[in-house]
Amino acid sequence: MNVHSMLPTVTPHEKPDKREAILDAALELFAERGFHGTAVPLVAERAKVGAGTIYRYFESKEALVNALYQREKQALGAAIVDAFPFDSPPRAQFHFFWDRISVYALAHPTELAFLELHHHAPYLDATSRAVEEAVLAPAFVFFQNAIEAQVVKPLDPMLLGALVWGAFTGLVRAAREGRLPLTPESLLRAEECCWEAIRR
Amino acid sequence: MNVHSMLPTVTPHEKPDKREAILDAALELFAERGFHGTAVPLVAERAKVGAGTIYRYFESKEALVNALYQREKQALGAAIVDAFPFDSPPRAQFHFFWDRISVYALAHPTELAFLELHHHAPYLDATSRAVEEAVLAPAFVFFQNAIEAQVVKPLDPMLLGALVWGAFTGLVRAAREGRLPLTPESLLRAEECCWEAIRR
DNA sequence: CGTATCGGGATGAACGTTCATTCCTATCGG
DNA sequence: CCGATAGGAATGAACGTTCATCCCGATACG
Repeated sequence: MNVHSMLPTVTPHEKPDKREAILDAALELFAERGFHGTAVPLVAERAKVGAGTIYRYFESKEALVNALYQREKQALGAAIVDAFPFDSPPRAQFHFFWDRISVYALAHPTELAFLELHHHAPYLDATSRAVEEAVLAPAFVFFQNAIEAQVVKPLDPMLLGALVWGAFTGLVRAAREGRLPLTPESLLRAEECCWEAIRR
Repeated sequence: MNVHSMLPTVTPHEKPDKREAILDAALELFAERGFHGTAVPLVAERAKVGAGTIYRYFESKEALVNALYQREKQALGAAIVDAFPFDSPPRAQFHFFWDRISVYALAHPTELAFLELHHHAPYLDATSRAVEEAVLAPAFVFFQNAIEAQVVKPLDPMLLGALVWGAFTGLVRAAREGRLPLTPESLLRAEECCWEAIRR
């Protein structure tokens, strides 16, 4: 065996994975019409693959939505945590967090809509739940620290998290419904509101 | 025609309306499994009526979910607006509002879950959207007044509304997932947070 | 170097199931 | 008795899933 025989041959261009194409198609459709409202052959059509091809990559429709949920939740988590300023004071950390989810919301509205719509759905499996928990954990730690530093109200971190995330989500939803524009300015104003909601 | 002929006859006790039974059954199932995830015969079984009976009261599954949405949205709106202290200062009005939705959330968790899950769904018709708008309007007026009275930040009333409603919704959702208890105390703390978020 | 053979990914028509809806029969109050 | 109402088996469409077949690049062979 020489080195060349072990490397894949050139594979000139065909590698943009069908698996990814299926996930991308499923993302749009599930975000728009929900899990039960989306027919598998429709996903295949949008992904430009045969209906049967989906079952070469995913065991079932449920396995597909779980794989997608995990991909998107992890991407969101990574977008938030990457380069997190662990040593900055809480207010700066909060700004960092808010800025990151704002950028994410503006760049990936469909992904956010999908995650929101499928949050805690009964067809999500244990792995999806575990990913959910793992992404949630850093926020919990942040609130804990901020409370100990006495800059944030001494309330259940879960309550604080639910308020802030709920408020952000409400904003994004209203924007999606065309009730208000989602601009960097309005997001900054909303950040001030949320900080004043939780600060001591 | 005399007066008696115009009044309904005695109807001794059997009036627990099948229509209501169907709506009640649909409420639980739609809240739990969503619109597309709920089979009509299952609704019939839960309501203890024949499958065909549903179609004596509702033109279609879509008509059923719309009738239910309108019933629940209007009940929520009525619960909030009834006896609203129009002449009180904004802070008292906000407290009244928060108290009412808190009581509603504690007494009608399934109804709230249904409304949240079906919010802005594509199968909701023009009437449902109109009801949605009508229930939203008073909140809009409240924020407008509170801004003019200079006790609330001069931001888009829609943004303020989205933040507060989103925060409340986040709380209720977290409670439903068992992440935190939904007690009168925690709801009061959350109210303070939300007021500080929007107050000038 | 050209041709035959191979193998695994991709396919979409077809399958059995389940769905929303219909319709005919049974029931019941008047 | 009769008209209206309720019931649930029947129905056709649409669903998720399967599988016999196709396709195409790689390899073996003459």
